[in-house]
Amino acid sequence: MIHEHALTRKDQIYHVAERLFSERGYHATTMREIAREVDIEGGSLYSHISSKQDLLYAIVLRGSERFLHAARTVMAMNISAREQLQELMHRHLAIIAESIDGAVVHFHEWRHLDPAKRKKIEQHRDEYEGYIRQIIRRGMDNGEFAPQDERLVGIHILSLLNWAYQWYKPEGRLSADALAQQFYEQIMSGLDPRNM
Amino acid sequence: MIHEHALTRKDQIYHVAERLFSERGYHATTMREIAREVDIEGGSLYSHISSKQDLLYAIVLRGSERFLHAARTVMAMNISAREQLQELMHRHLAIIAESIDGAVVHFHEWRHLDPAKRKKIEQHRDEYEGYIRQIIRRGMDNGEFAPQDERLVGIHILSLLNWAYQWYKPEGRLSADALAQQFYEQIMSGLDPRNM
DNA sequence: ATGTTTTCCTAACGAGCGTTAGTTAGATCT
DNA sequence: AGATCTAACTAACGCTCGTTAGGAAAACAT
Repeated sequence: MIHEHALTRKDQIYHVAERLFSERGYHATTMREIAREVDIEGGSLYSHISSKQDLLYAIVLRGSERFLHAARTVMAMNISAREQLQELMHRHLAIIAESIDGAVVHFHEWRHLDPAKRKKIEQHRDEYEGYIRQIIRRGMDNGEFAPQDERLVGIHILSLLNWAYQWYKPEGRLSADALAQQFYEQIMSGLDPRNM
Repeated sequence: MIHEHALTRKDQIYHVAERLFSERGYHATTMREIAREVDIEGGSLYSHISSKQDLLYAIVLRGSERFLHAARTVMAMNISAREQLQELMHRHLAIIAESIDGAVVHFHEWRHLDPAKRKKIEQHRDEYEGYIRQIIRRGMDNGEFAPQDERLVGIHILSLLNWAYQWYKPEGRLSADALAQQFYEQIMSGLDPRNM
């Protein structure tokens, strides 16, 4: 039984693994390093987890579940395409900002999953990208967005959102919300001074 | 002496390493795997190279040199800020498209460099980003671009360009040049239908 | 043809890897 | 109290890693 203090050993382990995988990468992190930061011996990890690979999978999976949950929530909202886009951009960056280590592992280390697990993650990513394209398509169809190559606009927005894990620092000048708003406005208005 | 066939052993090795580092990542690639694809034994690699780490460094460094060379060339051109931006976007994506494996290693695996080498690469990256910001600033100052947060616009453009290594396939629908042009136009005009 | 240099091989080094087996100390349950 | 369960430890397994030493063979130079 767990009482006062919040985290189980298992949670501690996942937490430390997330940080180390993020800092050094999956293959450069050893089980003994993870163990040392939880203050137990390497072998003792296996009383709580089943393998290093499952550790990675759990972390990457949690990421895609968060993104998918956000997207499904936004898709269910009865609002304009512009508002959906804005809402999704905010939530996307919020997820990254809330757990920057998780985001790094999610975007950077999924390549090192076994084929089956990797495929699952790729499906999640495809589903997510599909939602973004739906929003763009609807907005173009009803005149909220200028007609353009829908696929490329989708890639454009995803590039903007996903790349954030490479540079975003929670202690930085901008909150995730302010950043999302700025990006949204840039996406909408562009650089041309005539669009003001 | 090398005669008819183009590549030295050394070049072959760098070439194979680039592909394997790109596909599997630095730490998941073994020297023996590289050797097998060049059809020699693992230890024989060391007649041509000095270490695995130097192999990585050479590949990552070649990337940043290409980007820097492109940027310096563009900065030396006597053209408008808009044309500079357009030019640089084209060249940036051309570099990625011309060697997608090199780009993947450059953007993905530089984290696994020893601190000193890593620092060098980070300096190159910072210099490159500085050039982009210079272009944006000049364009905003002389009215070619709408005044906005210059730093965020820089990140926006770099996100767009850099993320390409994650998805761009040379055999795909779009040439790197066509892609660059589309991205440039999206950056300039935005999604708002009033900007047409 | 002889000497020299380059390229490659075999074998092995020491280290570290993920993981498992067997066991023990302590907490929990009855 | 005794029985059960859990979390940890120690030790080791089998394997692979990057790298090196020493020598053979091939290519080249004179």
